Amino acid sequence: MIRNLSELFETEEKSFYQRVIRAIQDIPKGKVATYGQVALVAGNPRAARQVSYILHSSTEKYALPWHRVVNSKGNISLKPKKGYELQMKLLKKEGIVFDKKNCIDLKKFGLSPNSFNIQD
DNA sequence: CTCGTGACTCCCG
DNA sequence: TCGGGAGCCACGA
Repeated sequence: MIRNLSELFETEEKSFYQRVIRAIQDIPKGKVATYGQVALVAGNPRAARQVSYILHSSTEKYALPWHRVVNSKGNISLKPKKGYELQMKLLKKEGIVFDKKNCIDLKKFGLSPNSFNIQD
C-alpha cells in the first residue's frame, strides 16, 4: 500500500504507465478514484486520458480494479452495453451508492485527498 | 520521428 | 443545468 507521493516516486517503477498500474491497484475497496486523481498520483496531472488508455490495455494483465475508476463527476464513463452496467454492478457490490442521476458521491466514496497525500 | 487513439477535464455560452 | 470545443499526453505502429 502506497502511503504517500514520495513513496510512490521512490518505487522501482519508472514509467508513467507502471505508476498508474500501482496507483490503481492501491485504490481501496469500497472507494473510487477519478481518472484525474490516478493521473495525479502517477505524476502527470494532465494525463487523465492516458489513464483510460492504460486501463483498456492492462486491466486483465494486472487484474486491476478498473471499476473503481470513474470520471470527475462521479459518473461511469463507459457507455451502456460496453461495460457500464458491469461496472455499476461491481461497484454496488462493494457498497458504492448511486444517486438518481447514477452519480457517485465523491465526497463520500471518492478517495479523500489524503489517501495518497503526504500528510498522513 | 510522426500520427492515431481515447473509459478525461476544463471552460464558456 | 447542459452540450460543444479545445487542450493534453503516453504508448504503440
